[in-house]
Order: sequence, then structure tokens, then C-alpha cells
Amino acid sequence: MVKITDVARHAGVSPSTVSYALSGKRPISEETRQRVEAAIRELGYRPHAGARALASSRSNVLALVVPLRAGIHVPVVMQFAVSVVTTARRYDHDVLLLTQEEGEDGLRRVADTALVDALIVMDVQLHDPRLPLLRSLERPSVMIGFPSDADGLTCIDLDFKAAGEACVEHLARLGHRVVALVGSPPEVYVRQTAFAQRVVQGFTAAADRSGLSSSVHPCEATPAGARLVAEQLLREQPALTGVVVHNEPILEPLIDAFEQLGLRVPGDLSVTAICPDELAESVRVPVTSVALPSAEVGERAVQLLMKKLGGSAVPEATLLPPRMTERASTAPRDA
Amino acid sequence: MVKITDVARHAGVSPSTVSYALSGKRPISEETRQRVEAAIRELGYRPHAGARALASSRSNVLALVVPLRAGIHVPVVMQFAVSVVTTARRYDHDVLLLTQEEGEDGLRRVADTALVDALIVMDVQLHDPRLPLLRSLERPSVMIGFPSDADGLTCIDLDFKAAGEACVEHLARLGHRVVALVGSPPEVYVRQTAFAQRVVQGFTAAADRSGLSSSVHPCEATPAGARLVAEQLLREQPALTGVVVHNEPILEPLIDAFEQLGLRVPGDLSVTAICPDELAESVRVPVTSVALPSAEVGERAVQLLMKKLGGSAVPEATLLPPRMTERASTAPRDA
DNA sequence: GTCCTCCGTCGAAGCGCTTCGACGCCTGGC
DNA sequence: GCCAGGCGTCGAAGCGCTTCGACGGAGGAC
Repeated sequence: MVKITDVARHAGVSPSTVSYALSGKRPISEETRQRVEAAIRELGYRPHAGARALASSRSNVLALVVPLRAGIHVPVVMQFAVSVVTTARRYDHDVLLLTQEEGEDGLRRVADTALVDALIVMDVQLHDPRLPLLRSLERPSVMIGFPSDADGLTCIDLDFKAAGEACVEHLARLGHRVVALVGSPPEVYVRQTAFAQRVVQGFTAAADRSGLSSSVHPCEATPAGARLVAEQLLREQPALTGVVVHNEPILEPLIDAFEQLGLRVPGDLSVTAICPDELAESVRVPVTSVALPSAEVGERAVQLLMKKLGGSAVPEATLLPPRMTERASTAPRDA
Repeated sequence: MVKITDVARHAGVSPSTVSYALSGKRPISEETRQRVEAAIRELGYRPHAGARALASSRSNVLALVVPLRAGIHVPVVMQFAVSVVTTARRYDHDVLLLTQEEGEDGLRRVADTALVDALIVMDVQLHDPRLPLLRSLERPSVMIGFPSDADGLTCIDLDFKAAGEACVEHLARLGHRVVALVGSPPEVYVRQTAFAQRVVQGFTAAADRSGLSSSVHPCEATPAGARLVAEQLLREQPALTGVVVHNEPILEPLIDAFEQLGLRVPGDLSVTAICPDELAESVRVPVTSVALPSAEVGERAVQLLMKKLGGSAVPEATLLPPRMTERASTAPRDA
């Protein structure tokens, strides 16, 4: 293994000079820097991560805790993770993958052993048991999602409440009077997953404000679940003309089910969704949707962490405003 | 921060004794061990990961390179990643997440800086550019999938060739004479992704052996793609009665498409798949399938790595035999 | 010309841990 | 009763890097 002293000798300088040339923490003459860089290239030098971490008390690694639970749409998680890794690399950091399963112990372990400098936690619940721990940790963290009490914590997410509102308002503007929310599987609500709850809040509030008749329907994330909900809606809400879907896997199956029951989209029924743009676009009837910006959330989360690591203050809450794209699945009620 | 010397003082022993009590690398009397453990508990001691890595030249971190490319079924990747993390934790290791995008430089970086002890590489292609690098690295690695030339490398995967064969043989036993493989999107074959190719090999070989008439059809991973292929098959192969699907996202859409074209499954058409058991079970008509054992592959990959890190020799190739489960989607041809 | 300052570099200390050699003591064999 | 050999423990030497204080020399101010 080639070490910093080898580089120093080869370049005719001291090890500390090599270190400063690398980190830029002290001025180094142009000529010396050149020699050092040449030596590094010729010897193929790579600083030892452990030694660096020990001496600088910075590991340049971020922890990312991903959810495994039922009812979470996997591609969204993956896209988010990839965005975190990609952004972290831009800041010269790597990403350690933790599973939800490891729980609080896992968080404490990687934080206390100085394996990581900072943490990103996904799938936050309203009353998440990890909140006190995150507050007490000596390392900065960012949560994806908003718990009820976010005091002293940094959170970021799509503004799901506004997203729910945007969908309803869009339908209201098109003249729809009876709307339904087809949501996540029941267990997601039982766990009080923050984002799912907030969609319901926004949906209901906006419907009430606009004087719409509304109802909420959790739905299993399977085609069979979608068919069940479709049949139930037709039976119980014959006047229904507007649907908001917040459940990625059943978006297409639900539309199929409606059509098989004789309802045309958007002719008889307007459908909007909260989901990744790619999904909304790839459905047979492209769906008017509020984008789920996983990549942006991941990127912003890393940037927040970097700011905190740099000692800057950051806003406690970052709510990304919903961005709605009209596609073929919505139409005026009389059209 | 509480360090090993604090623990040592508190327990009335030397730091090295604490270290040995922790690692078990030298005998420590029961009584001393108790005192050390008590001190650790009382002080809340956590060994510093960087210091440990520096002194022991072991970081206890594995690198996992996940694919991002089009045509890869994300839930399978995720399940695999989770299984790797979970298993690694059982061996007291953590997992660093790398994206394919970082490429060979990323691998070299984490290996050379001693950030990781070993590497797991997914989505191996027949002529993967990373092969020479992995051979030259001073750290052990395991590849998920088989390149053409695996000399000097450790590989593990489902035996996709045998899986393809098993599907055909199952259909042949049921009396089917004309079979088709509906495979991955074209780009997967263009890239020469190992596992996709091997399924084709096994499928074709077994069909030839059994004297079946067979054809292979790449298919876009969208419902529209499934419909296209279904229509094409009906048009071009009216005698078709057996289908093998190796493309997770379209399994259910393809069956839907067949039924909408008037073919009953399994009455008119028997369908088998190579996919995760959960997927096969959750389709409306549960599908006879060869399981894609991502969790097992992940676990075994980590175990292989641990053996290699321990200095033991491991087999270069580990092919997991296909395991087929009969479900409702296949029936005898005359039934 | 002298003094002060700042730039560029060096040397040494130390980050917190593991590991190696050494050493005392206790036990067992004869 | 004496020696050999473990067992259990200690002390010290690093692991490879960063960082702090120091220092020589060049340049500017007066």
C-alpha cells in the first residue's frame, strides 16, 4: 500500500504538505501542488479511509435508512436511494445502507461508532419512535416526511396535504361534485405513516371547502384490491365522477377495473393521482397527476445534511410544493 | 466521547485487555470479562469505527453495487439488497451502497481507500468491463450472475439455464407442443445481460430436446408491450399452448391480454414464469413458476464473502438449482 | 535599513484502536 | 520440590492520516 509518506518522499516535501495540497486547508504554491499531484498519479496513491476518519473525525459517509414495510412502493424508495447516493458522491461522500428493521439500535450504532457523519431517515411516522433518538444524537440528520412534532429536527418532503388539495381543486374546477380518494393499504394508515395521513387531510379539507361530497377508501396494493374498490365505489357512490389515487401499484389496475365496469376514463370518470411522473405517463390512459419528486427530495436531503455538516443552520421544515401535470385522464364533468 | 482507555480505567484493567475481551482473540478470565462488560455498559462505550479500521485493517463494511438500468425489475433488486444488508449484519458488517453509474472508478475507489473489505456486484453482463478490475483488486468480491469468462472470480446466481429448461420440460410433460418465451425488454439482450441470455439458452435447448416448436419474444416491460406480444403470438403462432414468461412487470398484464383476446389460462394456454414467488402467487391466476430466490442469493453471496475474508477457499461458481411450484396457470393440453 | 507580516512549508503530536512480545503466576508431572 | 508450560494480563508500538504551532524568507511600510 502506498501511503502519504511515500508520496511526500517522491515529491520531495513533507507529509503535511501533501495533506494540505489535497485538502486545500492551507495555501500551497502552485509548483509544489503540481509536484504532489504528479507523485500521487505516478504512485497511484489513495488515502486510507479509516486513517482519515480517525484523524479528522469525519468519515465522509452518510447513513440512509430505507423502509421495508408492506404498502411502500419499492420503485419510489429505490429512486430516492439512488438520488441520495448520486448526490452524496457529488459532495465526496458515500452512503451506508441500513434497513428499517435495524431500528433505533442501528441508528445509534452507526452514529456512535462514528461510522457515519450524518443520517437520512425515510418513512417517518406521525409518532415515530426514532424521534427522541435523532434529537439526542450528536450527528445531524434529515427526515423524509413530517412527524407530528418535528421540533428540533430537519424534515423534507413533498407537501402531501397540498398535493391532496391540488387534486381535489383540479377536479372541482372541472365541475366534479362527488369525489373519492383511493389510498394506500389499510396498514399504512394504521401505522400512521405521515404522508398518507396528510393526503387524506388535504383531500378532505379541499373537498369540504369546495362543497364536494367526498369519501376515502384504503385499498390493497393488488389488482384484486383495485377491482374490489372499484366495485364498491360504483355500488355505494353512483354519482361519483372524480377519483384521486394515492397508491402506485393499483393506478393502472384501478383504471382497468373502472373500464371493465363500463366507466370510461375520462368520459365518465376523471382520475388524478399522486405518483411519480413516469408512472403517470406509462399508464394506458396517461394520468393527470401531482408528481412524487423522489429524486429531488433525495438530492435536497443530502444538500441539507451537507449544510448542517458545514455548520450552517437550515430550515427545520422543507415542504416541496406540488406540481401538477394535466394528462388524458381528467375532463370537465359535462364533456 | 468515551474510549477504550476510559473503559480500561473504569474496569481496572489495561486497554489491551478490553480489546481482547471484546474480540475474544486471547483468553480472558470470566471475572475480568464481566468487569469489562459492566464498564462498557455503564459508560456506554462504542469503539470508533475509523480507529478500528486503521488498527486492524478491516473496516467491516461490504460494498454493494446495484444496477439502475432499464429493464431491471426494481423490487427484485431491492429484496436482494435488503437480504445482503440483513445477512451482513449477522456477521457484524455494514453495507455501502454504490450505483452502477459510478462504474469501475467507484469500485476501485472504495477498495483502494480501504473503505470496504469486500464487494458484491450485481447485474453482471457476459462481457462485463469490470471483470479485469475485480480480478486485480486486492479485496475479495462476489458477482451475482455469470459472465462468459468467470476464471478467478466467484459467481453465484439462480441457474437460469436450468430454470428455462424446467419451464419447458414442465410444459412438455403436460403435452404442449408449441411454446413461446416472452422475455425481457430488447435492451437487456443487447447489453448481453447474463441471466437473460441463459434463460433463452435453456428454453431453446430444452424445447429442441423435447421436439417442441419454440420461439423467443423480447417484450417491453409495460402493459402495452404485453398486449402487443400477445396479439403477435396469436397471429403468428395459432397453435401455441404454452408460454414461459421471464419479465416480472408484464406477467399479470400479459395474462390479462391473453384473456381479453379470448384465451383462457390455463384452459387454452398454460403459462409458467421465472419470477419471485410472491409475484407468482399474487397474480389473479396464480402462476406456476420457477422461484427467483433473491433473498437466498443475497444471503449466500454474503456468506461466500465472509468465507473469503476468513481466508477459506470457496467454489468459483454457485448455481442455485431451480425450484418450481405448480400453481393454477398450467394444465394438460387436452384438459 | 529595519521591522513586521504573511506565505509556504515542516515536524511532531495525536486521533482510538489492535496486536505483538513479554511476563508473572499457577498448575501438573515426575 | 522443581521445572515446564499455559493462562491471563500488561505495555508499547504502531496503523496512516490531519492539524497545530513554529519557522524561514520574501515583500511592504516607514
